[in-house]
Amino acid sequence: MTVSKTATDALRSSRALRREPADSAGDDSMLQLGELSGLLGYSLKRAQLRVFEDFLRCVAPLQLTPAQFSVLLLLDKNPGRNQTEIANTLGILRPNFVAMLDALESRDLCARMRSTNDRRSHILVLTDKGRAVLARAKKLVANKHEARLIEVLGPANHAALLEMLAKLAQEF
Amino acid sequence: MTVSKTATDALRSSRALRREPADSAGDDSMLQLGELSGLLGYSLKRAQLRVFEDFLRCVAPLQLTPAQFSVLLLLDKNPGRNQTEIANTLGILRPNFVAMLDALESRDLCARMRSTNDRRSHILVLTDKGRAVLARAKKLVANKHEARLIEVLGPANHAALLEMLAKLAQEF
DNA sequence: CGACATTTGATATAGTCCATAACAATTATT
DNA sequence: AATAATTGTTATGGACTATATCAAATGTCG
Repeated sequence: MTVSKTATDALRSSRALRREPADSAGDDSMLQLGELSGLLGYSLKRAQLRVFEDFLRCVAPLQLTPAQFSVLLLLDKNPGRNQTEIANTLGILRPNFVAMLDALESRDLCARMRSTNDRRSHILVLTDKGRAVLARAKKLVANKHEARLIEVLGPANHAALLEMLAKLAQEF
Repeated sequence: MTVSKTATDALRSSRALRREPADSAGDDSMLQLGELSGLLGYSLKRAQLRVFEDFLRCVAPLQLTPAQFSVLLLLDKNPGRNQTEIANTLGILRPNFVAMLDALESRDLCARMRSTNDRRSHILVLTDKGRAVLARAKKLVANKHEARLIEVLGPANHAALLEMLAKLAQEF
């Protein structure tokens, strides 16, 4: 119940940002953003909130958050890994990853299997249902979410944006 | 005390992301990100965390978070506004803005003045100290933070990135 | 082998951020 | 004058993040 509420709650969220920031016009109600519009961090955060909001909307039928989707993606592409490895590559701390996995496992999207080699670790595997949900999620993300992004930005800009963000995430 | 700890704690944060994501190489330790690297939201979030981290580092001497800096900037550019107006343009909910203002006011960076017209609202004003701190913060942000971003991305890319993020934050 | 350190998953806990409901004081509406 | 709406505020809860600590299992090394 706590789990199923998560995606819905997040969807309902960040409505405060809807109150348009505004700039340029010296209106009575319009406030001047000033150098705030030139602050990359500010624009980054606002853009990220909007994009996550749209992601949640697009993938709402499957009740998946961006973080959960990234876990499923990673499990599919990297079979036979344990919790620490998956959590680390996603920048999730191990203690916090436990509850995330509990949620996914309780929905039968993945499972923990005790490793026979190292009986401390849990090998993470996608269930059949997990693979099915992931496949449907991929389609929703590609056809609705990313498609809209590409439409708004233009294909070339979208690619350039991705490249710059990757560079920021790495060489910074 | 809670206030002064905020910026420091945030600085010390997000060390988990330091464990390099990795892709391409089919190493033993390197996990495949797969379509995750093509997900704009994923790159956006990681980039935003890195940029905020750098912002905190650069402006650490002044103990200002990005949110606090944006408030000071807005107060300076928009005198005579009340809490609701400032909070709304920054996407902060009024209840949450109260504690933020308490922190800034307790450091004598701004002050609430009861409006004579509408005795419900508080007109927000920067104190002299607030203006001085803002001026120093602006220099740190421009010379250290943004300068580094421009260096990494290149001036043209930096401008293009800002434009695209603004478009995402608006037309989305 | 046996003492000691390390790793893995997990629990507990605390802090920050975000969101909603509700309230008193004040102002607007009718 | 009665009612509604707005402003700042408090209380509260949920989500996300970070640290310390633990037991079980494994690794190291004398």
